[in-house]
Amino acid sequence: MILSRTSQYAIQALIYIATQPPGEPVLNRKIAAYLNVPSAYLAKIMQSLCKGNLLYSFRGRLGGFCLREGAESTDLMQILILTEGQGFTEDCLLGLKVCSDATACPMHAKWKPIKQKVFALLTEQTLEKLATAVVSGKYRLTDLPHAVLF
Amino acid sequence: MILSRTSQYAIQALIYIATQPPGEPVLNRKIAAYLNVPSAYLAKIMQSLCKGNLLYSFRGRLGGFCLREGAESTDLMQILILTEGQGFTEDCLLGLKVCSDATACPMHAKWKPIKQKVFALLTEQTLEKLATAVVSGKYRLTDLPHAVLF
DNA sequence: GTCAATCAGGATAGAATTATCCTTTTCAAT
DNA sequence: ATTGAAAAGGATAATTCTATCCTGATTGAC
Repeated sequence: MILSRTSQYAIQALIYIATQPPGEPVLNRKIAAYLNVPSAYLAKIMQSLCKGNLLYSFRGRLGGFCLREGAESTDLMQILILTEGQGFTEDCLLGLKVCSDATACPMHAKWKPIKQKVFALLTEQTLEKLATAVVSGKYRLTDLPHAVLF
Repeated sequence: MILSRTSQYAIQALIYIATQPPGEPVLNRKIAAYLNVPSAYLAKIMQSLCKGNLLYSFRGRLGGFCLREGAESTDLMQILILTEGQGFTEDCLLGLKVCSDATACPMHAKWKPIKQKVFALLTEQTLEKLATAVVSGKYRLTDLPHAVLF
């Protein structure tokens, strides 16, 4: 309803990495398998997250991806600016190219406060918080529970 | 950010019709010109709105589209169910196929109340209300103001 | 009945998004 | 050095969404 698949994959992957021991590179193929998303496609997304300075990547043996220092405090809004592009915050619900307080669509006045709440939530939720929620076991990142490892 | 172009066109067109004198069929080509959207594409959307029982269509000379009786009280949610398909209300923010109170993504708990606010707004806004807002001159349906007719 | 204007609907095209494939580069272990 | 495993990145394919085109059916005016 709101986010592109690309954004969803990006967020899922980042949260997953945030749940893993920091400093140990996580393989793209592991992430894709865990999240059950196409790994070649995810690889492209990972690249752009590297370019967006959220991740480090390491090639070769012992390669993989790690969060950059401080990236645990990245909020969803920052991620979405990378994946959806700048200015996704300015979209008019009804699709007008310009829709501001000065010249507005008929939904503008009532939509604006709700949109602000949405953005506030996206800004408040960080990878750290979300990863903690997942690690606690109360929430999950994937559709199916994973096999327990012995 | 939220709605497909198809949904935006549909809502715009319906509001526009609701601003016109009832009973007088409105031409697809007039609507498209007014809204500045592709008329052949809009025609397809109009067809589906007819099938969804929101509009009557009339062929031939004096043809066009009219709101069905009572359709002024249609709310945006009803329109979106036609254009986005049933079940667009159930989408998980992070893209999980199932995400409910029982088994939830880490955004679920905080997202749910906001989503409910969004839906409440969409349900509260009817074509009638939106058309009135446009007719008042305070809000507009299109990017550019239209030439005043003498 | 003829004509012009309109919607209905099928076929097709274009664009954007999502997904796959393959080659190159990098790196650590040996 | 060689090898194997990994990301980088370019090319391409598949799918979905948006848009266009064309033919046929319907209707009112004449």
